[in-house]
Formats: sequence, C-alpha cells, structure tokens
Amino acid sequence: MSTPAKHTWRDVYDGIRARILDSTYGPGDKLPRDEDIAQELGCSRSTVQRAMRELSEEAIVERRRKGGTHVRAHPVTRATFEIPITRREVEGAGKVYGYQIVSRKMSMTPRPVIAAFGLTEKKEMLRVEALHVADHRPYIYEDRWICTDTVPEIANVDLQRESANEWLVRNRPYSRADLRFYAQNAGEYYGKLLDIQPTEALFVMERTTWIGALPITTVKAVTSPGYQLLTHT
Amino acid sequence: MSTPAKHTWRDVYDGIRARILDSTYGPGDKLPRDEDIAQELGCSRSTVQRAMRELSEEAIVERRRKGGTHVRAHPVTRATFEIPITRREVEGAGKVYGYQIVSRKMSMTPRPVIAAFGLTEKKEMLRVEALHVADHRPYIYEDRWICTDTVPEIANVDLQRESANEWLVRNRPYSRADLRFYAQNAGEYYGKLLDIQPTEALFVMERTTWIGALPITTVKAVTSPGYQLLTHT
DNA sequence: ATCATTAATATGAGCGCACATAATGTGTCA
DNA sequence: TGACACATTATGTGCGCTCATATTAATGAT
Repeated sequence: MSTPAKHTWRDVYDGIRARILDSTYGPGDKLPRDEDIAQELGCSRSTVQRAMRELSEEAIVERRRKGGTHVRAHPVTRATFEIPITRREVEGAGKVYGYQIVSRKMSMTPRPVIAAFGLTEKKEMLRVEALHVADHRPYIYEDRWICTDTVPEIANVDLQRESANEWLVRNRPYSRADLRFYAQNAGEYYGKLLDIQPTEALFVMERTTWIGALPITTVKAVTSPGYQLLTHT
Repeated sequence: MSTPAKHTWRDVYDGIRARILDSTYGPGDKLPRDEDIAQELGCSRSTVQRAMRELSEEAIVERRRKGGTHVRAHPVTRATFEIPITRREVEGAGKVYGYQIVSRKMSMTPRPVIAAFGLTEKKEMLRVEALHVADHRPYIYEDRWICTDTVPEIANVDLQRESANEWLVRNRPYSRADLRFYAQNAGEYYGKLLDIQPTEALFVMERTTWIGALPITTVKAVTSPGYQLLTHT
C-alpha cells in the first residue's frame, strides 16, 4: 500500500517512525533505500534524507554508506539535559538567589582534578569554593578549580559580585565539556556547608571544560537534598 | 577580512563557532544573514543553513524567522546521555551479567506512579521488581510498573529469561520518554536488596515512557554505590 | 581457497532555485 | 497616542541535480 501526499520531511519522519513503532520494521531490519522511499511517497530524496538524519540523530535508526539504513537492533535511551546557570535556575523557579564565596586561593591540583583535566602532572590553579543560595537556604555548593594559565584574567575578577560560574560562561566559552553525575553522602564537610545531616544523600554534578586542548575549569557541584535533574522537552 | 574556501558545512560551522568562541561575536550579538555569510564565504546559503542548524541545536545560537540569528545571551550547558540496556552496559564493561526477579504481581498504582504517568486516577498495573547483577554483585535494583492495558502481552512473557527492560525495549518502542535523576539514601529496604549499609547514598534514575498518549512503563532504577553516569562522546 | 584489487552502490554533501512561514516593523486610521 | 491590518524580511523547507565518500560485493591473481 503506497502512501502518497507525504511532502514535508516531518511527514516522512512520522511515517517511517510510525512503521518502526508499530513493528512493520522491527529492530535490525533494513529499510528501503532513500530513493525508493522517496518514489513511493512521492517526494524527493533530499526530503527523505532530512527525515532519516533526524531518525539517525535520535538513535532510532543507523545509517551506513552503502550499507543502507537499519532500525537499531539495540535501542538506547538518548536524553538531552540542559544545565542552566545556577542563578537563572533559582530565579526561574521564583526564588531569591544568593551567592557567597567560602574560599578562594591558589593551590596545587589534587589527583582528582588532574584526572578530570587529563593532565600529566600537578599544576597550580585557582580554587574557588562557593555557595549558591535559594530563598536563604543552601542550594548548591560548588568546588571549582580554574586554570589560571588559560584564564589569567580571572585573577582580577570580583567573584563576590559575579559567580565564577557566570563570569566564565560569559567570558570564556568552552569547546568541550565533560559531565558526570553521581550520588554521595554529605559527610561532615558538606553537611556543615549545606546545613544538613552528614548521612544525607546528595546529587553531585561534575563538569569539566576545555577550550581546544586547554583546560578551563572543573566544578564539583554538590546539590542540597531533594534536588532533581529532569529531561528537557 | 573575508575568508574564502569555506565549502563544507563543517567549515562554516567551525568558522562561525570560532568567531563566537573568540568573542568576535559576543552573547546577544546578531549574526549576519545566512545569505551574506554565504556570499562572504563563497558558498551557498543551504550550506550556511546546515551549519546554522547545528549551532542552533547545540544551543550556541538562537534563530528566529525574520528576527535573524543571535548568539545566545544566556548560555546553557546542553548534554546528551545514552542509557543503554543494563545487560549490555554490564557486558560492555567486561563483567558477568546476572538478573533475578524479586517480585511480580498486579497492584494498584501508588501516587508517585500515577503522577509519573500523569494519570487522573488509580489503575491496576503489573509491578515487577528485579535485580541486575554484575560479577555476582548487586548492580541496579529496578522497581517497574507496566501498564497492562497498553501492553497486555507482558502477561505471557517469561521475565526470568529476559528482563522486562529488554523485552519492552525490543517489543514496545516508545514515542516519549521522561527522565529524572536524583540521589537518595539506601534505607533498610534498598540496603537489604543491594547488600549495603542503609546510610549509603544511591544514584537513582527514573524513566517513564509512553506510546502516543498511552502509558507503557515507569521504572525507578536504584544503582549501587559508586555508579556514575557520564556524557556520551 | 585466500588475499588483494577493483567495481558497484547507498548515503552524505553542495548548489541554485522557488516558495512557505513566521516575526517584525510600518503605516493607516481612529 | 494607540490599535490593527499589512507589507517586509530572514529563516525554513522542498526539489532536482551533481559529485564525494565509505563500504560492501565482485573479481581476479596467487
């Protein structure tokens, strides 16, 4: 049964996707060539290609030159998260944002920081510990290392007024970011800082950024209890 | 200074991106029209469009019809994660995968499950609790609710042989997925199941899927201590 | 049979054109 | 001044063509 009147790439996308969802094409199956689909649907190959690229980017389908298009045999859930600047996140939730620096000093990078950046040896960097506050309650504690070789200007920035978070993101765009999520107990240290029990389970986000091959900064953001990260969309 | 010899969309992409990274175009700035960029670079508008779409999808740039293209004033970190089938994740790490069902029975959905699906009232669904094992140690405990109205065949599936996880993903593709990450203490219940102290902090992933408007399944996957989720790429 | 070389082929990309769509700004009229 | 209809304009999409690229499959030599 041919299905004409598919002219927009979205139509094609929906059509193919529907056929996959209703198991007309099962996992591992090979789809027809773009050109054949185009002819069947009465549209041009470029339109089919546009639809296929979308399906491919969403990990629904796998494409290989000469190999053709296959429904992914081992589906993966691919999810996109948006991690905004903390101040905007707090204000976006209708809360009062606050920020205070806990410490700021030059130090030699400990092993975990060296590993995060993928460096070969110790280095002196600026370490900034700060607390983000929402409605006067601790929200996120961040332990940040900034590579002063890459970002020397940071020495002259008043980090009381503007968080390192914001200053960096607005002045030092990165070309690569690594993210890492996990859970850990508050312990005595974070317990005191966030004003909670040391046994509490905390959600932690680690973020490391580079410009080209040069390290910019790595942050360990320890969220207060109850924090959740949701998929965008 | 004009920059000719930009012919592939990747070249254009890199060029624009470099100009943003080195602050030639700062946050909020308006970029030239696609056509002007095309002319300057000596390529066609469609090539510029291709590059721009990429920048737009990566949240580096914002495009509006008639409004033009602007560098995002408030950059966000946008990260993509891939969450594979647990068995493949374990085997991919070179470990021995095991799986056992803890319980399986029809029950009325509790409030959190109703909320996850966005239902208006209670419903009877199949609840499957199971433990994923890596190298004979507890790896992930999953507490899953499956909507038997949407997936009646699940009643006849031998979930001892194939995890609900895998069966569903291979037989019931979803059209929408919601994800939620957070941390929680193991407590007595999860402590016993995962063979750890009740005070341990655990990383939890909740995943809810629909086909169209119909609920398929919602899972709370409680990972064992030390689990980390990394960005793909 | 085995391996290296070569041809065939499906997807990827670029171009130029036309038209669609959605915002924005402008002009008209009260 | 303010509200509303309308023209303008930058991006979005579709098409048909061409060539590039990556693989697979066929071919031939050893």
